[in-house]
Amino acid sequence: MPETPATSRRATHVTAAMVAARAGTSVATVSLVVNDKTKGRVSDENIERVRQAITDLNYIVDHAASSLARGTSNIILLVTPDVSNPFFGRVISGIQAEIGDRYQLLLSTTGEGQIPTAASVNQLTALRPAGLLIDAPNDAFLRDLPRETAVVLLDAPGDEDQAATVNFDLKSGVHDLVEHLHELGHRQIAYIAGRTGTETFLLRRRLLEESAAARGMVIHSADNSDSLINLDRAAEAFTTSWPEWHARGVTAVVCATDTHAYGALQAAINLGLRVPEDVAITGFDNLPYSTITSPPLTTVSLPGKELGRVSAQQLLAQIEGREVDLHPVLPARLIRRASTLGLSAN
Amino acid sequence: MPETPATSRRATHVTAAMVAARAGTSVATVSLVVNDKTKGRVSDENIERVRQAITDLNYIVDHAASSLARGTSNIILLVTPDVSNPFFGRVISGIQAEIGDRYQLLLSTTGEGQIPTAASVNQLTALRPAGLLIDAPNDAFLRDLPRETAVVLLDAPGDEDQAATVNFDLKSGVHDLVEHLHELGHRQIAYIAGRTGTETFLLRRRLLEESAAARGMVIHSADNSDSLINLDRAAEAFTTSWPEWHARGVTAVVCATDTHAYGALQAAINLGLRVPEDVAITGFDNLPYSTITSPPLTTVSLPGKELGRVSAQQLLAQIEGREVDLHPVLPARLIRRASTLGLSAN
DNA sequence: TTAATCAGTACAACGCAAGAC
DNA sequence: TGTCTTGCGTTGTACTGATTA
Repeated sequence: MPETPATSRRATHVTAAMVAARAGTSVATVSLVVNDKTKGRVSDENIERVRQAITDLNYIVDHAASSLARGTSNIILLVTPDVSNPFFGRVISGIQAEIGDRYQLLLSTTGEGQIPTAASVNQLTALRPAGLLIDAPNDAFLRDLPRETAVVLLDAPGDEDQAATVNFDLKSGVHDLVEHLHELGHRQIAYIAGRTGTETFLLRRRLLEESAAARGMVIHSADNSDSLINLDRAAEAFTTSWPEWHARGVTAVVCATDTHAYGALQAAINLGLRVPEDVAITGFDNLPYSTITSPPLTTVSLPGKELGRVSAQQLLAQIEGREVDLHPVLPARLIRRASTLGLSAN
Repeated sequence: MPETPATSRRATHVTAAMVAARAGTSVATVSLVVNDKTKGRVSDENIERVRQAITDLNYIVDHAASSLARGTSNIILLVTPDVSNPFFGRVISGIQAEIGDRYQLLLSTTGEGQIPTAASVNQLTALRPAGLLIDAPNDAFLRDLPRETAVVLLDAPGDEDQAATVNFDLKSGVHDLVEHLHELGHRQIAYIAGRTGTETFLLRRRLLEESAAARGMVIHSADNSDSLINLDRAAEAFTTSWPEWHARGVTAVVCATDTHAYGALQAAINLGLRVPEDVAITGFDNLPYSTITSPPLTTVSLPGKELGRVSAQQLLAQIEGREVDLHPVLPARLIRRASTLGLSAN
C-alpha cells in the first residue's frame, strides 16, 4: 500500500493522486469528476467525496499534464501586429468577454514592424493552442498556418478562402466616406497608412481609389513605408508630403486609422493649417479619443470589441464543432464630425 | 531496430523520437541539443546531425511535455485590470520587447470591474508560469498570490513588502502638479478616479491631499465608485459632480488617468465651460492623445513602456536567480499644457 | 592506480486522460 | 461503477564505457 506521495519533492502542488487518496478513490475517478464525465461511471456519493477533497486540498488540474494527455491545450492565441494601438485593447476585451475562463488568452505580437516568420509561427504551434485568432495578417503569415488548428482571421479581407474570417464592411464605409468628401467639394484626396502589406490597409486604399474614381476624384498616397500604427510617424508623413499634396490641390487627407489621423491632425496644426478649412482629415476606427480632438474627427467607425467577440464565437464554434456562418461581416459606419464638416462647398 | 514511429495516430506532429531516429541518436541526445546542454555530453558531429534532422523535420519542442517534465513553463503571465486602456498597450509593448521569444506572454484580465478571486488566481497557477507580472493589484489579490512563483508588482505602491515592485515616483509627480496648480491660483481641487481599491489610485489621491494641505488647498472627490478606466464614466462623474464642486469654488479637476481627463474635458465642454478659464483639468499617463485634445492636456507623465520593460527585466532576474534592485522607481514628470495654462492667477 | 572528463543511452518521472477491463 | 494501465513527449538522473591526466 503506497502512502500518499505528498511530500515527494516540494511540499507544494496538489495532484490528483492526493485528492484520490483523500477521497478514497482512484486517480481515474478524480479525473472523471473534474471533467464532468461521471455519467454512469461514478456514484453520487463518490462524486461528492471527490468534490469535497478537491475543495479541501484546493486542487487544480495541471495545465501541462492535461494538455499533454489530451493533445491540445485550452489556450487561445491572439496574434496581433501591434498591441499598443488602443483598437486592439477593444478587440482583446471582446475576446475575453466571450471566451470566459474556459480558455486562456495568450498574446503574441509579431513585434514592431516585423513580418512574422515561419519560425515564429511554429513557436506558437508548440503550445498546441485550442485555436488561433489572427488579426490583420499578411500573406506570408497565412501561408505558414498550421492547418490542424482552429483558426479565425480578423479584419483580413480577401482571405475568405483561407480560413474563417470576421471582416468589416469596409466597402460601404469607404463609399460613405468618399461620398461625404465629394459632397463637401473635395476632389483631390491623400491617403496615409502604415504597415505596407497588411491586407486591410491596402484594401482601404483600393476601395478609396475605386470609390473616388467613380466620382472623378483622385487619390494621392503618402510615400511612407511605415510598419507601425503610430501617431508620430503619421505626423512625419503628413509634414513631408503636404507641400506636394498642396501643390496638387489636395484638400482632404484620409488616414488608415484614427491614430494616423491624430498624427496628421497634429502635423497640420503645427504647419499652421486650419482643419477642415485648409485640409479635412478623417480616420478609421472611431476610437473614443476622436470625440475630443480639436476638431473632433470624422471617421469610419469599426466596432473593435464586436470584432473580438464575434471572432471568439467563431473560434469556439470551430473548436466545438458547431456550424456557423464562416464569414460574418460587421458594419462600418461613417461618423461625421468637425474635421470634415464646416468646409464650405466650393 | 524500431522503425520511425511516424504515422502512429496523426501523420502530423514531429517528436523528439523522430528526430533521434533520423539523426541516429537517442532521444536524450536530442533533448540535450535543443536545450544547449551539449557541453561534454554530445560530440560536435552528433550536434550537427541532430540540428540537421531538426531542420529537416521542422521539429519544435512540445510545450506541454516540456513544461510537465520541468515542472515549470515558459509562460509569463500579465494580470491587468483593464487592457482596453491604451496605457496597458504601452506596458505590453515594453514587456514583449524585453522577454523576446524565450518566454511567451499570457494575458489575464480580471474583467471589467471584477475583483479577482482566489479561484481565478488558482486558474493561473495551473499554468505553472515562469513568472507573474501583476499590474495595479488590490490587496485581496495579493493575499492569494502563490509564493513559489516569481512575481513582480507593477504600479503597486505600498506593496513593497509583498514582492518585487516597479513603481512610479508619484510623490514627486503629484508634488509638481499641486505646485503648478497652486501657482496658477487654484485652491479648491476636485479628484476623479475609478477603480476604488486600486492602491495606486488611492495613493494618487492621498498624495494629492497631503500636497494640497501643505499649501492650504482642499481636495474634493467625485462620488463615483467606478471600477473602470473609462472615458464615458468619467464624463458622467464630472457632469454629476460639477454643480456641487462649482458651488464650493472648485477651479481645477485632477483626474487619475488621462482617459478620465478626456472624459472630464468632454463633459466640461458639453456643459459650456471653458478650459482652463472656468476649470483646469489634468491627468496622469501622458498618452499620445493628450497633445491633440482641445485644449492639450496637462498631465503627469508615467512611462508605461518603461514600466513594462523594467518589470520584465526584474522578473527575468528573479527567474534566473540574478540579483537586482528589488524596488526600482521610474520618474513621473509633470507635463504642462494648455488645459491648465492660460488661466490668469487670481 | 585513481580520478576526472567526455560521449552517449536507458529509464523513471512529470500529472493527467481515456480505453480496456 | 469504478480501477488498471498505458501513453502523451520531455527532461534529468544514473549509468556505461572509454580516454586522458
